[in-house]
Amino acid sequence: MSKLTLKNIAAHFKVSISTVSKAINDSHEISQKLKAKIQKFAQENHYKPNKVAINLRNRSTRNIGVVIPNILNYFFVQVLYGIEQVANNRGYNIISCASNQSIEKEAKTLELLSYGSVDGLIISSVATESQIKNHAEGMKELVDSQIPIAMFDRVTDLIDCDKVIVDDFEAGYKATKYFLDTGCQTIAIVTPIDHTEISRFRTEGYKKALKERNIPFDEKLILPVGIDDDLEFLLSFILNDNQIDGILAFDEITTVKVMTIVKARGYQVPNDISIIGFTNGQLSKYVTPSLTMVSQHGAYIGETVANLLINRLENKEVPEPFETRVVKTSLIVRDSTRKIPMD
Amino acid sequence: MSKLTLKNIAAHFKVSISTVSKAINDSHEISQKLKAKIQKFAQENHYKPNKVAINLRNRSTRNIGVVIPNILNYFFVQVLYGIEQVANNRGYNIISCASNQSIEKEAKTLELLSYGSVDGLIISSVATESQIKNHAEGMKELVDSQIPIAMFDRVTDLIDCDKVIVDDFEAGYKATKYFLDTGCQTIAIVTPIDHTEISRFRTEGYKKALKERNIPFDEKLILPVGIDDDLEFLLSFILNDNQIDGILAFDEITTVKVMTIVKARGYQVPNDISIIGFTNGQLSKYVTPSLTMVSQHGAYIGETVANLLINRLENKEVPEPFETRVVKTSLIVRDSTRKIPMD
DNA sequence: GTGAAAGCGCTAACAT
DNA sequence: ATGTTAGCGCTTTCAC
Repeated sequence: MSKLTLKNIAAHFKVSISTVSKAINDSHEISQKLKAKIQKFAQENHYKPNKVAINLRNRSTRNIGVVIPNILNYFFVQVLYGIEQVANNRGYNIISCASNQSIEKEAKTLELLSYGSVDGLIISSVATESQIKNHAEGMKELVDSQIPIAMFDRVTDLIDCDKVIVDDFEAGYKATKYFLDTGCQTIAIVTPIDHTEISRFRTEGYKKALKERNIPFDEKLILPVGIDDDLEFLLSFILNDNQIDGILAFDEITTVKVMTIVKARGYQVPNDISIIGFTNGQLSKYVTPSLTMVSQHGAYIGETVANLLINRLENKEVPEPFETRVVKTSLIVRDSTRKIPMD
Repeated sequence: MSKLTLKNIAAHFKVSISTVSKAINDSHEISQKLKAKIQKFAQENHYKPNKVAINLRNRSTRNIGVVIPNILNYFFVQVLYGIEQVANNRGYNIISCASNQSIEKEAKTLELLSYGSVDGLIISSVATESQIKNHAEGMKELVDSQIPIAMFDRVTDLIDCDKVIVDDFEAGYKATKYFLDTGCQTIAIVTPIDHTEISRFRTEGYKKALKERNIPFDEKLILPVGIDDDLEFLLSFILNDNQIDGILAFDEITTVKVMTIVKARGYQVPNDISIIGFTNGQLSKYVTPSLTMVSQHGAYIGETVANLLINRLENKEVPEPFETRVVKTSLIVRDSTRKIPMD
């Protein structure tokens, strides 16, 4: 027995296909009696409309593709969640693909999705600043081929589209200022996303805060870590060579790992070394001491970017100018930083 | 300008649609010259074959739907990764949906995917033992409507399909035995997945190990925790009321949280209280002390279940009997448990 | 070497 | 109240 289609049902009742279609869609054109019979039959035999056929006919899938660099990062999971909320509310479904930090995978995924599987795309690119130029060429093809795109977080000037970004400059500034205000002087940065704009903006904010206090910027305090690097090993150099009293880490897992390593080496957190991390996720609250984190409001970002994209999808005829929304971060203060001195 | 189709191209060159189709697919039927012209034009104008149309024609999407309970759980991410590897190798794409612990969401997702978006489904159900019966009815409709299903980890007898499961009974037994062998006597269980078969099997294994040493099972040592519960609060009761010297936790995040809480209350890990957790993820190795974990070999499970499903998809005519594969766990011993005494 | 026609499953404008 | 037809974009068999 093959899959049940309108054609089968029509044959079974010896009526036309369009009659069956109308009956199943409860059209007033069809007599109550026939409708009842057909609907009952359809139900009992688990008739499912073929979405592929419907999509073809409508020239729309009501699917939105979401491409993120890393599913293991809580920030992206939060954004995904926000996107999904809005999309589902507005009648769209999400096809999400993690590129697992691979730019080839990302390119392949985008190409694949662009072949008509989705009405629009939401992208946070894995590309580093040096890769982005080539990579953006490929993305532009998407734009050329009429598929609306919105980007968030990891965006690029090279693509003209709606964007939602985090105020990473300010985030880096605020975090650093908090270190300084609580008496830290020598602040290291641990970045698992070196060579991205995000990482650079945060570092620029950090520099600004240092400058305000006339603390010279020291390149050696910036520690880029690769995905397979031995963090403990790398960190030990910085810890040995400098009188570090603050560490700013650019994602949650890295922050937890850094704190663990620091404690294992006998430092007191926050008194010897204070720690601030990015992404206020599941763990920050639970480890000891609980971690002071920068919240990027992932869910809100997801909601915003989904709304921007869907608005555009639904107003294809009257294209609005592209928008870039900037979302401010919040510093969630916990116990991995010292208290602000009262005066 | 609308989207470029074979029709447009045909009009542009004043040839038939089928000629263009053949030219683009590099058929030998078409003259080199015309092929070259058409291919060049298609390339330059970013022609993309409409996948929806192709899917309709082929009555196949080469998509596999994957439905998992929780994207924040590293085990499922690993499985997803394994599925993706195999699927991509064998020419399939993955549409993954997290049900975020909601049974309604899971049901909705399954229904949605069953409308022709995928050729087959891989499911790990969020349903608890009491929910599964009703829920399985819905899933059976999928089976009835000809869409092949494979399940992993959270499976049910009520559905007849290929399955890959973890030997959770043995895992619970081995972990408990390890506690006992290292001198622990009063072992608590913290389960965020209470009322699932998985949780029950692990607990049965735990009971068997206790029984072998003539230690009576004490219901009060089993702590189910809900997603929004205050773990610290709940754990404090068990810790106060009993002389716990071992805790077995059923997912990685919970394990990390438990250790943090235990340490914060002044216990030494592993000497006062030993800890073993399930899912050997990103964190276990990095926290202090590093955690002894049960590895479920998620990627392998993913590969296996993907192969089972794809085999079935590609042998629709000669259906094999359904298979259930059982995957053994490994205990990854680290520093949250005491050493096995030499004798 | 090129084209016409049918069909995948569905809907909707237009008959009857 | 029911049926006919055309068409969404594509492939493929069968003519020419």
